[in-house]
Amino acid sequence: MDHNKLAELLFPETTAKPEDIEARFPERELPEGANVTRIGPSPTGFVHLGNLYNAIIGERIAHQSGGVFYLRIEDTDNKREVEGAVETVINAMNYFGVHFDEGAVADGDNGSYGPYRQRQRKDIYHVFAKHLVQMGLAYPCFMTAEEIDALREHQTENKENPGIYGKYAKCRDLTIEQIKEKMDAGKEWVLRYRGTETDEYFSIVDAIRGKLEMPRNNMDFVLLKSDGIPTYHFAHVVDDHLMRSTHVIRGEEWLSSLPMHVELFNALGWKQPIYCHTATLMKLEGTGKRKLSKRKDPELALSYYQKEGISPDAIWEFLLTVLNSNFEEWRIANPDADYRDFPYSLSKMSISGALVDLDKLRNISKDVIGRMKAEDVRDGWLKWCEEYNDEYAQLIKKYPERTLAALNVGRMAAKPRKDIETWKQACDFMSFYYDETFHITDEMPEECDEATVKEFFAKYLASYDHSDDSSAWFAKVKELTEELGFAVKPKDYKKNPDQFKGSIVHITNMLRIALTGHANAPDIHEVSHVLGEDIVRKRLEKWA
RNA sequence: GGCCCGUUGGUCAAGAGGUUAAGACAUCGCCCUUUCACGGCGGAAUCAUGGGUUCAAUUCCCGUACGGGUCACCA
Repeated sequence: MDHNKLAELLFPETTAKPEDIEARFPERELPEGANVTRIGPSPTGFVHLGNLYNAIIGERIAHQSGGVFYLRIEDTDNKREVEGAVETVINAMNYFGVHFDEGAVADGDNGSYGPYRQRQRKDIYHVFAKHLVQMGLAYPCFMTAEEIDALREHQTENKENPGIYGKYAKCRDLTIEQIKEKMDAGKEWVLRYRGTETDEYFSIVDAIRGKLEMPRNNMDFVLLKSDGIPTYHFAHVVDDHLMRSTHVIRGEEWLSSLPMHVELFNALGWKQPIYCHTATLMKLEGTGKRKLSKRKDPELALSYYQKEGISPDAIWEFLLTVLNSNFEEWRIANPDADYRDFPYSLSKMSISGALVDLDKLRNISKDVIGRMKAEDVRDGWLKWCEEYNDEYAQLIKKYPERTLAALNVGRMAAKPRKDIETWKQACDFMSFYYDETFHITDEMPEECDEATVKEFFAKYLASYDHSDDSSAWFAKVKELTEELGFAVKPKDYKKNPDQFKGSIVHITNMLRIALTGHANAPDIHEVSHVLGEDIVRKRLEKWA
């Protein structure tokens, strides 16, 4: 068999040589130790947490080392492509604070290692495909889907490994005449790699998992599909070589195809990137864990976190905690540092499936928002509301100063309050600060009968001086408490419940409910000052 | 089924051949306190299993169980 002749027959249009292509994609000029990473989502329109998880790892190890982080669109499966999906990916990543140095942009490319959409790189793949044919390492296969199905069935019945390999690769030894004949007859073909029948093992070091032992590839896997577009396996090897990726970060579901990739890198004489296979994101269900599923688990979609109003910073901190268990300790030691200053390390990654723990996320989110300046909270919340809650967007814009003051309640303290978990929940929490959304949800304490309520508010308003400071104000409350026959010290009431109508707890709760609608709310004095005298009086008068 | 990967409290996990087996979330109790939140203190709770190696194994080796992944002209 004359491999060169076959190569010409298969790829008559391909004239470029591997070295021509290599010249187009020179080694990157980067400082020593700089890493080049990428994410390669397929444009299905669904961006999930795992995409972000891997993106964060890539972004960190690239940017921490002064390297390059790029976006490559893996659109080799035209059946799955969804209109506008590239923009969806870019927008989602941007929203969550992941930015690319180069790669696909909405309407084209940014960078000199493109094109960054695999389907536009067809010619490039063909050069290397042709080269493999010339080396005798690839051949056209004319087997139909039906034939392959039948073969697989036969193999399964006989307890053999399914697939095209060795004696089952019936197109392996076709003569050039036979190939030409089939092509002339218009038969479709795919290009297969000529696998070696072997039971050897090889070992490889994964940056996350350490040393792995795997059987060498013996499959005649597909390099080019019948439309001339490469499979993931071939595209990955060619692209990550040419785009000079130093690290390939991807989910562990790729582990079992690693032998194919290693085989290809070797066949083409290229240096392998460092592989980093990440753990699958899991979810707790019933008594066990299972993989997050797109159909059953809304929290898999990145858009879920967007809709819930989890701040991007919180998602980062959450994923960083999952990714590197020492992040939490670092955060405690450096409460005010930017999370980007955390020294992220691949070797500290967990290799078992991490659970997505929404409780933990909420806790982190609370913390993150608690650390933010009131201005930033307002801005972040407003930005979210503009997309998801118009009513509050309007209110924030209508009352910017009051909103700011409200967000500052308890924020300046040494141990700041952590009232806000998510932007969505902020709308509930903040509702009492605006008359438009204020409503009473809790009942007055039962210790306070109607007459007591009336008397209290009448007297409270009569002596109310908006300029009182916190202690002057509270002194008046205590006075009133006593006057109404309530215990000033809750403990006294607890000890002798018969001697009092109730305690100051009930009195202040009454106030709190009238003022905020809830028995649970931040400090009354502070809230009163955020609301302003007019609103305070108006809300209290209706009880007097 | 073949192959691959994994298994420390409810969850995320640190850890090393000899430890009282860190820490965080959640949970429970107490304290602080005009409610709540914050904060503080404390409790309960973990090395899947059987063999081997060893003076000593949760840690190293082998098997088993369980979980996951993968066996496409999908990525």
